[in-house]
Amino acid sequence: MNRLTRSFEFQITPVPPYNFDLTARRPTGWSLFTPFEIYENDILWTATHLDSTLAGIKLSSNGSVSNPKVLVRIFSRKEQKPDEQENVKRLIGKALGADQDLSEFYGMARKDSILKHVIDDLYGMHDTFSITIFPEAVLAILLQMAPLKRSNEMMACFIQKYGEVTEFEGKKILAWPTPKRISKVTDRELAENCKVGYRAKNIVSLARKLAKGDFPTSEQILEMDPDEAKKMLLELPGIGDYSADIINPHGGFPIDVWSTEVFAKLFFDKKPHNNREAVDKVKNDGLKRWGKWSWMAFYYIVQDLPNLSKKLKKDLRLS
DNA sequence: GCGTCCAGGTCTACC
DNA sequence: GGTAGACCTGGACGC
Repeated sequence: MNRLTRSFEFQITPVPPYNFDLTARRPTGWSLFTPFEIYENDILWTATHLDSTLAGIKLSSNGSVSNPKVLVRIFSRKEQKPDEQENVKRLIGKALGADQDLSEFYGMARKDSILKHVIDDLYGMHDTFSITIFPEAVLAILLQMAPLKRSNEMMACFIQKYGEVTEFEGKKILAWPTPKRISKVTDRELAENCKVGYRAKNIVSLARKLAKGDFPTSEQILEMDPDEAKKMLLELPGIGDYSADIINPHGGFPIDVWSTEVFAKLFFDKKPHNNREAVDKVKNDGLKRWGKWSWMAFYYIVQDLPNLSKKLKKDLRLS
């Protein structure tokens, strides 16, 4: 148990429009930092590692979509020095997509027959940024060759067995384990404990590679040329084209057999004969249609599927 | 109750 | 360079 008794507070002023609820919580329920975070009374309590510090985070909106302000309180074991506090402020702002300007994306989306619907529903939803690669990469590996329910069970077990419990303001939040922690686990132990099967080998290899500390951080990957960044991510164990597109801070178009069916219905108005065989075609058509905005298009559509189904009178659920 | 199939991919041996 | 087949596990399905 990590009791986080020290804290400091600051405010972030995101680029409007900015909808805090849609950005931090997402309609699909994708978590911001950990699936064990708590949302009560318009406040999000969560936890993550910020550089080497395990932090509890309390977030709430202190403004509106057109005049956004986000109130942030950071909890830690030790008092944070001024330079450390500045770094934390920068990282939280980045994680919340505070500096992202949606105007160019919205300009393109308004002329697109599919996106014009979703930007109204999700007006002000910014894309979030993963400060650390490890959780996203493990999630991508756990999504491979498994129904979503089983992926979620494997992920929950992984965090419960190996993650860190934080306690602050009476809340107990489980944070993802670090690569260093998992680098000391054996393939067999992980496979047996969390029933992750063959994925255990890739997860432990990934942790050992990241624990060395010489792999670029998310921020450094973002500074790279997008093609170079993807090439770098493909060097990680168990990370192929689909998984790299999930992790890539430049944003990819992570089409799998599930999303292939959804996007085929949107593009061609029909379900593919074989989802797996249609992946490449659907992916290429999406990239051609949306170019550098492919990830944002994917993100907005996936977050708005129930509304989009009604508006376009198409069943976009997987059958 | 039991056997078979396959799921929100990736890797590798083989041609 | 392209591709078939293996890979953990557990739920769905047919018998």
